[in-house]
Amino acid sequence: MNITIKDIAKLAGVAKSTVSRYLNGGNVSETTKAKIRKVIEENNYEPNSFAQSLKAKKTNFIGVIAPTLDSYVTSTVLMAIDEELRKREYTTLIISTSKHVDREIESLINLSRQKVDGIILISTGITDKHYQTIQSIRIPVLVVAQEVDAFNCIINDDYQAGFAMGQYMATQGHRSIVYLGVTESDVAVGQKRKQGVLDGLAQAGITEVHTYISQFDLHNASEVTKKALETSTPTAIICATDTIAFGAMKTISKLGKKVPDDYSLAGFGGYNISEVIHPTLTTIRFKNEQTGIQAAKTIINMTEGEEVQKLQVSGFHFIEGESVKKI
Amino acid sequence: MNITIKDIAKLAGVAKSTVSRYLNGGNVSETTKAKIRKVIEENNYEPNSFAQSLKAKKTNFIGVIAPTLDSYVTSTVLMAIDEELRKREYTTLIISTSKHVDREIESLINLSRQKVDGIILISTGITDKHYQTIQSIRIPVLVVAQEVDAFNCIINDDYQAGFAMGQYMATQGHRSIVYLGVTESDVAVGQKRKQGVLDGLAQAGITEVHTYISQFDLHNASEVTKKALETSTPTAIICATDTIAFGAMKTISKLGKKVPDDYSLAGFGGYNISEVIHPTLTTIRFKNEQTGIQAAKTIINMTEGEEVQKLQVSGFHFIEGESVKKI
DNA sequence: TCTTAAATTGGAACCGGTTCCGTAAATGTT
DNA sequence: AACATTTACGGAACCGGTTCCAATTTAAGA
Repeated sequence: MNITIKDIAKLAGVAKSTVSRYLNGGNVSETTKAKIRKVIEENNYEPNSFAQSLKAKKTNFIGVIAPTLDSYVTSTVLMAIDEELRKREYTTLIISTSKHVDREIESLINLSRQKVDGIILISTGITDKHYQTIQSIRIPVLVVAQEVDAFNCIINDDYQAGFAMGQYMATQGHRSIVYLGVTESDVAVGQKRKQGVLDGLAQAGITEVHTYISQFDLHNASEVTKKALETSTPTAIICATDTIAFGAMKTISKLGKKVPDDYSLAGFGGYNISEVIHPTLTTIRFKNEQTGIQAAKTIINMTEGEEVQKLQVSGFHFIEGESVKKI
Repeated sequence: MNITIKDIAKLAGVAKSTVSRYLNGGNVSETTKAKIRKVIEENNYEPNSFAQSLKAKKTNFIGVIAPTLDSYVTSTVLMAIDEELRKREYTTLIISTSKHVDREIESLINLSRQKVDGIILISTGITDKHYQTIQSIRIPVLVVAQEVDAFNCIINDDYQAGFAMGQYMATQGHRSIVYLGVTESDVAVGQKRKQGVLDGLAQAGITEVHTYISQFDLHNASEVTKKALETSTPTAIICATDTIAFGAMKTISKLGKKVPDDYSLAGFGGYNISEVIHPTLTTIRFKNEQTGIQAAKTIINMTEGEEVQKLQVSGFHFIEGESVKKI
């Protein structure tokens, strides 16, 4: 079958403990080193990391649970996490749940069996079940993108970002606004971001905002926009994500209207595609790379039993495009 | 420390072999089953899967090496792979190489140490080094997106897709064409797709095509387009990917020109954003989901020692947008 | 009721590494 | 040259499971 340390030892004429010592930099004489090296190379020997982890009590695996892979935000964060973990000699185990909440639970348990050293959970909402599972697996878990009292979290500053956007719209002279949000079960985006927008607008005296709920995908956003524009007559539409804004844009152009002449439009996300579409989208870009790097550093600290800040907040940039008209 | 099967056995007053049998559905009496179940639940016991794999010789892990996570194509394929593997009780281990070729080699070796049952390599080019490494690790490897004689592969029908696009442009009356391609080290996209386009055009008698090389990112594509339009005066631009097409579009609009009035434009990819931009992009969408599902099925068959088709080809759809004018 | 087969269980070996411990050899110290 | 240190290396135990085997119990059949 596969070649093991025992085989190497036999072929090199030494004990397997000596081979192990050779591999891990213990005391081995130059002559035996040479012998062992030769045999290992000739046989393409690679130590079985399961056997290693079994004894080591440390796998150097970090599990990352993500709701989906095909979103700009998630993949950016994921890449940053992976990059940073690799630097520190950890292996990233990425699990996608395809937005099935029960798979998050399942994945937490699975990862705990793999004995990962820690888990980063990129979340869209923490339920009681999450809470219980995380408690029971006794592995450090870091929650990203949602704030939960009980756990360590890294979040975007959704409230402030929303506030900035609300304020901006107000200073541009808009008074009649539609907000296309998402489900409130997503506390960060569905509640905080929205509340920020509303408060930003309220500060400028704008309290009548019509809000609608959309899914995260383009298609549904497009439909919701259609319904929204049947019942409301805004001068500006603020969308909870860029994708929703794209959906809105699609509907607007289907109706024969124009952005920003007929409707001003803004989103959140800052996908690089936003600068290609015409007009370029006014949006807010969160510092996703920073979030990823921070998440990696934090989970490592947690596995090492160090104290970490309970709540870390990532910043954002305001990106002024051409999709909002001053009136 | 962590709770083990030995602890459970002791607490339940049985031998650990009995607990193991309980867990794996062997012969255990109802009364002892009850005892064991109780202890396991009380202690949140989860078997250590390293120890399991150590004996089992089978980890039910499939490694997937991807060049990046933030591309539409990759993430779509990845999600499909993950979905299909999960159905068959495998765990997907995703490694991103951030386009560093040497990390592909490194990851192959790493995954072989993790004793994954098989590896899916989403490739942008296979070098001698790849070849040697894959040979040496003695684990089934399936190459996706590039064709290599020595290994099993699943590829897009890049040549035919290119051909279809070339033909289409010709039937739309275009005679002066610019092709924005990518490096030839990417055989599939850089060579096959391009050759398809050229042949498709050639069949209609169009042989004078100016080609340029771009990177895969928007920014560079935009710059290359600028240079291209300084030296060529095409009526149509065919781009090797949608992202490159977006870059071209950006430059075109910066020059004060319009698509498709001044330049017709087409790409390959079929990202769902393509239908939002205005005008909608004429493009070709490969069946990425099918590729992913097929990849998952194939790698499992390979790990089970079954014969698989050496080369599998995924199809595509032609998507006619508004970005090409008939002249 | 006695025999035979089936079900249940514990003990030990094994998977492929790491590490502790003790011995032997090499080196250093007076 | 005698003794104290290092250095090199083999043997055995251990990590946490699974599985084979033999022993014991229980159930079934005659």
